[in-house]
Amino acid sequence: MSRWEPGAAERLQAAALELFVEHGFAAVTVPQITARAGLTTRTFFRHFADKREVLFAGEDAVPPVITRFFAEAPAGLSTMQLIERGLCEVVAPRFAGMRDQLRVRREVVRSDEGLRERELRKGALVAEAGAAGFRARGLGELEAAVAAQLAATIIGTAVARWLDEPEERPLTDIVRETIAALKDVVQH
Amino acid sequence: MSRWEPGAAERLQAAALELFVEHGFAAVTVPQITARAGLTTRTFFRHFADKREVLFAGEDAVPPVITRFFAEAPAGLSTMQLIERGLCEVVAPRFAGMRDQLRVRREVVRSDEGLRERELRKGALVAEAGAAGFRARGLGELEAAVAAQLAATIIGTAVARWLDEPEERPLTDIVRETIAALKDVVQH
DNA sequence: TGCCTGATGACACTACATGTCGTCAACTAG
DNA sequence: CTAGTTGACGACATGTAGTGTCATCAGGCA
Repeated sequence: MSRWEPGAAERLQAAALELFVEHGFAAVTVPQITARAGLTTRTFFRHFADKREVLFAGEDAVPPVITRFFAEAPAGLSTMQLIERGLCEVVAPRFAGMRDQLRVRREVVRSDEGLRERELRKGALVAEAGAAGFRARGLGELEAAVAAQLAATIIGTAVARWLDEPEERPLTDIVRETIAALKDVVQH
Repeated sequence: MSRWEPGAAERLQAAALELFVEHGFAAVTVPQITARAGLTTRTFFRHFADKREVLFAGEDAVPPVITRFFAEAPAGLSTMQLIERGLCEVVAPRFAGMRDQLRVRREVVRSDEGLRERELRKGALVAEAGAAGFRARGLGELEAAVAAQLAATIIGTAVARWLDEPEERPLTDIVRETIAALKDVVQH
C-alpha cells in the first residue's frame, strides 16, 4: 500500500471542476481545491502549471495525435479530403460520449475570460501541429497555415454547434455540414 | 497646470514596452514599470486590468470599427467580397506605417505564453464582432461564424507574413494572395 | 467662497505561484 | 537482508499580481 492515495492529479481535477461549477472559477481558491482532494497547495502546482490548467490537462495529448495522423495518412489525398478525414476519423471520435461532460465544462470556461484565453491557446497549439503536418506533406508555408486554420475553424464551429443543439446527433455529420457551409461561403 | 503630468496611460505603455524589450516580459515587475513612468503600482491597475493588458490597450477600439464597416457596406456584395473589402479598406490601413513597431511588439508577445493567450483572445473578440456583422446581413449562425473565422484566418496569416518578409510590401497585396491561397486550398 | 469631481497616492490584504528542504514508502542492486 | 536511490508529497518561506478603501488636492462650477 502506498503512502498516499493514488491518482492525485485526477482527484484534483475532479475536485476543481466540482467547485468551479458550484461557486464559479474565480471564487474558488487553490487551497479549497486541495483541501477537497486531501492534498496541499504545493502539490497542486506540481501537477498543474497554474489554476486554469487543471481544466485543460490532457489536451496536451492532442498535438501528437495530429502528427501521427499526418504520418499515417495515405498519399494522394487533397487538402480538404485530408481535413475531413482527420476531423471525422481522429478528432471527432475523441469527443464521443463526452457531450454532457463537455457541456458542463464549457459553461465554466465561458464564465471566465482567463479560461477562454487558455482554451484558445490550446486550440492554437493543435492548429500548429496541423500546420506542421501539412508542411510535411509538401504544402507551402502559407497554404499549410491556412489549411490548419481552416481545420481549426471547422472543428471549433462544429463542436460548438454540436454542444448547442438540444438533441445529440453525430458530430461527424455536423463536421460535414460545416465543411459544406465553408465551401459555400468561399465559393460565393 | 495639472497636479500630475498628463498622459499617464501612454507613459505606462511606453515604459512597459521598453522594459519588456530590455529584460523580457516575465522579468519585469509592475513596480518597475510605474517607477519608470513616475507613478504608483495602484495607478497602473487603474489604467490596465492586468500586466499583459498594457500591451494590448487600444485593440478594444477595433470591434466597433468592424461593426461600423458592416453597417455602411453596400448591399449585394458576396461574403468573400465583403471580407476582401473589409480587410483591405478598413483593417489593413490601420497597420500602415506601424510595421517596425509591430515587429518589436511581436517579439515580445512571442516570448511569453500568457501574452500569446491574450493576443488570441483579442483576435477572438474581433472575430465575434465580424460574426455579428455577417448575421446582421442575413447569414445564418453557422455561415456567419465560419465567415468571421475565415476573415480572421486571412488577416492573421497575412499580417504574420507581412511582418516576416525582409522587405516591406503592401499588406493589401498579401491579403489578396492569402485569399487566393485559401480559395485554392478549399477548392481542391 | 465653498462645493464637487476625478485622478492619483498610500496602505492593507488576498491569492497565485515558486524555491527549497525534509520525509518516507517503494523499488533496486549486491 | 541490507543499503542506497528514487519519486511523490508535506512544510515553510517568499515574491509578485491584483483589489479594496480612504486620503489628498488641482481644477471646474455655482
